[in-house]
Amino acid sequence: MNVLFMGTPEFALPSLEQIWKSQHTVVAVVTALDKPRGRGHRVQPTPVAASAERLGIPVMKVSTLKGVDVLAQIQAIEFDAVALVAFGQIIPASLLNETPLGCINLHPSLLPRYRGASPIHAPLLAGDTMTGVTTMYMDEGLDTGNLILQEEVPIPAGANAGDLHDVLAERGARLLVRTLDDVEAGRARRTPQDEGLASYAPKVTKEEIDWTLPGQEIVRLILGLSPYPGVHTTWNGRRVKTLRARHMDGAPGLEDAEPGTLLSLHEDGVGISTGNGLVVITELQVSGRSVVSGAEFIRGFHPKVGERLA
RNA sequence: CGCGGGGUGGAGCAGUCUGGUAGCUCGUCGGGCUCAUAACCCGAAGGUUGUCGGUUCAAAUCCGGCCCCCGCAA
Repeated sequence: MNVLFMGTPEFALPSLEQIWKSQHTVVAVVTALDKPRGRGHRVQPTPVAASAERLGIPVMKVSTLKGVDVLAQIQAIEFDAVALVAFGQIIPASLLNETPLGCINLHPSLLPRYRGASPIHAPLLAGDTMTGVTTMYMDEGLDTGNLILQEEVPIPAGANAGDLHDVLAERGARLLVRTLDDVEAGRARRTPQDEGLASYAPKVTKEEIDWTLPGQEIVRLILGLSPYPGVHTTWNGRRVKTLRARHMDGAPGLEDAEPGTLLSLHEDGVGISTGNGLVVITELQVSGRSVVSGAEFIRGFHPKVGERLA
């Protein structure tokens, strides 16, 4: 069937490409306006716009869907359904109601858990071991529509938000194509969400590490917010982004060490004392340099036991 | 013109301010030690120091152009 695709960031790319490769036809793509972004504030197309242009799909760039003219343009296109992935815009009721087979959204969580802005980060911050992807018919609420398909995805040990983002984008893309198949065939379910189980994942922000917190918590923070929006600390006056870490219960000298002290060098990284336990940083990036493994950091930057992080 | 850091043998870094025979921790290859090892010891290979040009007796190092990468910010 003819699908109108809406999306903006990289998360939407696998979905766009999978639908494009499927039996369905992507008749047009709606995405955000080119904006000054990135280093130097140069104007750049969104990832979805760039990909659509590569695939030869007509692209409509909009700042909002509210305008009458924009809606008119969209409605001039012939499509049976809307597939929306990470679009970041409110969909007007008229579009919801007038799309023949409905507006379908892919959301990377096990709805009704983690509605909202940060469904990928939330389970990592919470220390969950399972998450998933969900497709639903959009309604006028925020991720409140009737569920169509849902698939659980176990969170691999040590995965950070970047890893999970990529996995969910791929798994979600496949689920979305299956959903479109079902919708076209008229066999898609409409399962209302259980409001009693609903929770929201608010937008996440960059954090500085508080080393007096328990190690487990610090590890969850690091994995949950890396690589974006990022978790930072300071070492030798240099800003350091911590990308991966693991926790250890006990270590020699841990009791008398001030939180934030570099206590030990390991094969895979540097051990830092915390308010409770040891955190081994296994992947990091000194500002301005490239991402390095813990082992590379030790070899190249020569950290010394006893140094302090703040 | 948003601010800033960086491009040095396969990896990660030092050396640049104060020009003068390319260094460190690893990796790789060969040899030795060991019951054994990712441990230890000895040795070797591997670099037009991103690129183009300038200054100089001499440039990784000083000056200018270009390409690429990254942190912040958006």
